[in-house]
Amino acid sequence: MVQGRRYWLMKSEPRVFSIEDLARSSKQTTCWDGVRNYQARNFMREMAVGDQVFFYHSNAEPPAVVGIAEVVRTAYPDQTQFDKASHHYDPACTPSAPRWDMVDIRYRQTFKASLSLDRLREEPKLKGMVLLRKGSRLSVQPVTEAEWAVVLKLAGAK
DNA sequence: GCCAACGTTGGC
DNA sequence: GCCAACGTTGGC
Repeated sequence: MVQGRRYWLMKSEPRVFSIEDLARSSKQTTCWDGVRNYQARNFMREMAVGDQVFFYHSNAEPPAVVGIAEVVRTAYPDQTQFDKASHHYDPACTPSAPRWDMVDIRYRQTFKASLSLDRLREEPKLKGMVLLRKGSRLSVQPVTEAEWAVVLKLAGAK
């Protein structure tokens, strides 16, 4: 593990944007727009280039961690907050007073076998994961280094 | 499609 | 500053 690097998990509905979509994106990179939760936004503001991200498919069958991405650009204003045509438009925001940020992430790998939520729950070492906490809905969340290592091992990935 | 859990809004 | 009403998330 690289010193100082941090670990995260980001949720996406695969019918909206899947890890396959990320892998097919230009430069295999996307901006993570649409986050409208302060806690999730604040976590994105803590992200540094090189931080590693578990890509999670929510509202999926089954919901699962499906691969890894990497932060390639730190937080900057999410343009969709100013866009009246956008589903994520926020009338309280102006370019001089933005409220919502996004980061850019780049595709790294898709696990050969994705790790379902059920499978993760079976692992005692992952008991404390934010993802597994009752009622947890955070779409951007921290992962500890220990949790990262356990999940990687379960996925048979590096 | 249901609904529990959670966050936000706005009246008071 | 409380809290009811409402909206959203996301597993099931």
